[in-house]
This record gives sequence, C-alpha cells and structure tokens, in this order.
Amino acid sequence: MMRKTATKNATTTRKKPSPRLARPGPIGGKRDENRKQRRAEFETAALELFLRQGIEGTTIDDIVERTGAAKGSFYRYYEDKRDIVLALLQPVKESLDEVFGNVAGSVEAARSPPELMETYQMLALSISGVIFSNQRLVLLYLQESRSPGVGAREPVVALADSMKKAALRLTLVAHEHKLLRDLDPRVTSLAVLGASEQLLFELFRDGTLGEPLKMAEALISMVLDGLRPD
Amino acid sequence: MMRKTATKNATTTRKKPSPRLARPGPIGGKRDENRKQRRAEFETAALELFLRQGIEGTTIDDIVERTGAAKGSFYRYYEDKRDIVLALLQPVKESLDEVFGNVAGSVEAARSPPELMETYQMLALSISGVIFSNQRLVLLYLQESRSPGVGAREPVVALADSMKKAALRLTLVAHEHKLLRDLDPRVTSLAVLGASEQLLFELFRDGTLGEPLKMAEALISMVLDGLRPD
DNA sequence: TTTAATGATGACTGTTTAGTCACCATATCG
DNA sequence: CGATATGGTGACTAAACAGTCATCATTAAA
Repeated sequence: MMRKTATKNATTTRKKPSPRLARPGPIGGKRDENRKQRRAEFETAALELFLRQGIEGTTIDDIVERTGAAKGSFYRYYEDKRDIVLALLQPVKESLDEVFGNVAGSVEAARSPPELMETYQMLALSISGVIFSNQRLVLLYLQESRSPGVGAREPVVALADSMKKAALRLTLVAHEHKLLRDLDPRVTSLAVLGASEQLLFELFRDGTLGEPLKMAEALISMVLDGLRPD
Repeated sequence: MMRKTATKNATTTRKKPSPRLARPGPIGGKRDENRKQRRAEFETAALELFLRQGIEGTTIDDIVERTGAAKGSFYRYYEDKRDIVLALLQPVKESLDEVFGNVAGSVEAARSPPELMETYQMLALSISGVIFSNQRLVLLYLQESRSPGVGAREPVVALADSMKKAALRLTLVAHEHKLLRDLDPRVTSLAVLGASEQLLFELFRDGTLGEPLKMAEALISMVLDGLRPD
C-alpha cells in the first residue's frame, strides 16, 4: 500500500523524467531493446500479482521478487507503483481513445438512423477487439475501477471515468437521433455499461459463462429490446 | 494491508472468542451497553475511512486515530481488519438473507405468472428498503466487491458472491415459469445485477443522477422490455 | 466488601515497506 | 580508445504497521 509519508510533494512535477529514469539514446539500439523487454517483464509480473492480490495488496518487493530483479532495478524503470499501473493501462487507453476518436467522426458524418446504427455496430466490434486482446488488463480494470481514486489505483479510476463519459456521449447522440426510448441517457448509458462490465468480469474471471459470442448476442438482444423506442 | 507474516495459522479456528474478546456478562447492563456503543464508534469511523481510502488502504492506526481510542482498544473488539469488515456487513447480510428467505417461500407458493410477478415486485421493494437505509455500506460493497477475495476484503467478496447466486436462483424460477425470454439465465441475471449495481454506485457516489425514483423507474422499464418474452 | 472479569491505554516489539545510494557492469558516443 | 550515460544490484534507512502486554480503571459477581 502507499505508505503514509509525511512528505508533501508541493509541486506535482510530472513530465520531468528524473535522471534515474532517463531514456536510452538509440531508438532501435541494444539499450532501447533491453529496456522494452525489461519493462515488459516487470509489467507482466505486476499484472499477475495485481490480479491475485489487488493493486493495493501488492508491494514493490513482491514484484521484484517475482521478476527475479533487484529492487533498485524497479526504480530505474518506474517512479512508483502508480507509475507501473499507468504503464500497464497506457496501451489499452490509447487503443480505446483511437477507437472512440474514429467513431466520433463517423457519428458526426452519419446522416440517417440506420447509418448511425451501423456506426455503433462498428464501434462495438472495435471495442470487442481491444477487450479480447487485453483480457487480463480488462480484468484488472474491472477489478479496481470502483476503488477510491487515490494512490496507485488512480489511473484505473481515471480510465473508468473516461469510459463512462464516452458511453454517455454516444448515448446522447443516439438519443438525439431518436434511436432510443425517452429515458434519461445518464441512466441508460450507465445501465448498459454496468451490464456489459459485469458480464465481462464473470467471463474473464472463471469462464463458466459459456461461449463469449453467445453471451454478447444475449446482451445485445437484451439491450436493443430494453432501449428500443416505443 | 495484511502484512505478509510467515506465521501459518494451521487451524482456522473461528467461533472461538479469544479471551480478549469475551462478552460482558449482563445482556442489558452497562458493560453490554458501552460495548455496543464503542463498537458502533469503531465501525462508523472505519466505514468512512474505507470509503475514502479503500479497505486495503486503511490501517488500524487510521481507525483508532479517527475514533480517538488507543490501539489496544481496537483489539479488544476485533480480531483484525477483516473482523471489523465482517461486523460492518453483518447487519446488511442478515437483512438480505431474511428478504431472500421470505421470497423463496413466496416464489414456491406462487401459482400463476401474475402472482410470481407480484412476488418479484415485493422483493424489489424490500431490497430497496435495505439498500436505501444502508447507503454507505452499500457503497462500500460496490466499491470492493470485485476485489480479490483474500484478506480483509474477503467478507465483501463473499457477499457479492451470494448476491449473484440469489439473483441467478430467482432468474431461474422466472425462466422456468416462462416469464422471461429464452436467454441464458446466467447472462440475464448478471446483466440486470450489473446494471443495477452500476446505477447505485453512481447514485450514492456523487448523486448527480437525479431522483432515485426516476432512476429506478427507468431501470425497471428497461429491464422489463429487455427481458419480456416475445 | 471482596474478588473476579472486562475495558482502556500507549509504549513496545518485530516485521514489512518504500525508496536510496554507492559501486560496479555494460552500452553508446566522440 | 577513453569518456559518458545508462543498467543492475542489494545492503541500508527511516518510517509505517500489526499485534502484544503490563498496568491501571471500571463493572459485575460472590
């Protein structure tokens, strides 16, 4: 857990890569190569531990022990635990931002309800792709996303927040286009998100939910009927 | 956090109230009265800290500092952090068990689909009662229920598990009575639970979801249309 | 009242933890 | 090559932490 240090970090200096965490020179050189590999090792170890013990319940010592590295090495790559959580989520966050960015354009461009529906379908497909190629990470997200947004779990909570916002934006557009029943979009977007996340959580956690595709089909069918305009 | 002690507790002796935690003699006496009050103090303090910092991020020292008590006092009332979490959830768990117990009987007794529907409505009402009279506790549950089920958070995860099971049982009965569309009950029960929990989470967390009753209405409407037989 | 049981306390112990650092190894650059 | 930057290491520090215990206070029982 984050030890409760009395030191107040008055200036929240992000962006400043402390000398210890400097980047290696050549972008494809040996240094850069090793660095990527080492980070990957730390991150896979951390991910498994986070899933088993929770982020807060995992110590830096746990991580280095699992990697077989020395403790000092960890700090050559990450500022602290929060930093490695951030690094873990970064790729997923970027993928999702890209997906939502693309969709934002298509949504604007859509000229008819059917066109808009098609856009949403493509969105669902893209998101599914991101989700299923990052199952362990998604599980971590689902596991920690409702935590208090302080300390090492903050990046997860931030991601959850942006997911909710994205869901709301898309729902609002659909709502304006009369694609949905006249229910509060804040409510419908959260309900759909909540249902989806719960199902994903069970699916990835113990896999006794049968075929993912069947599950998705059932979910979509429920949502469509639950939200179809009268 | 649960310190990683090497000591293995071979015999999992619950039920045995260690001498330090013995009960006071007279059931309405001063001792018993003080004891209840003191426990309540510890528990309210702990609940607020748990909500702010997470269960894992809260230490015994935090709790006693907030109550103004001495550390040793805490251990006169609770074995450890897990124990106070258990104590916090106990009343809610009992209420819910009672509600579900009653419903189980009514469900058996129901002779027609309308009768069964009425039973479900009564269930929803009862559960709402429990939820709204325990908002902070429900928030704690929602916040921690997807955690790894180890250490102090185990009671929360256990409760979450029993909620899922209860939801599935009820859904199965409804399914058998052809009250629902022919979708996998495991999927529908989780979807409805997930949607409900997500909405509750937002509602209790920052209260920007408008009127709870409006929200419930929207949710019910969505669920009914989403699950109504063809 | 006397005796026993329960409660309060905070200093104390042993351990765990985050984070550092001096020292050495290896890669990059001039 | 020599100089410099980056990487690896594990002992070390200071602080935090769970849990204990001797001591004194209060309540209950005899």
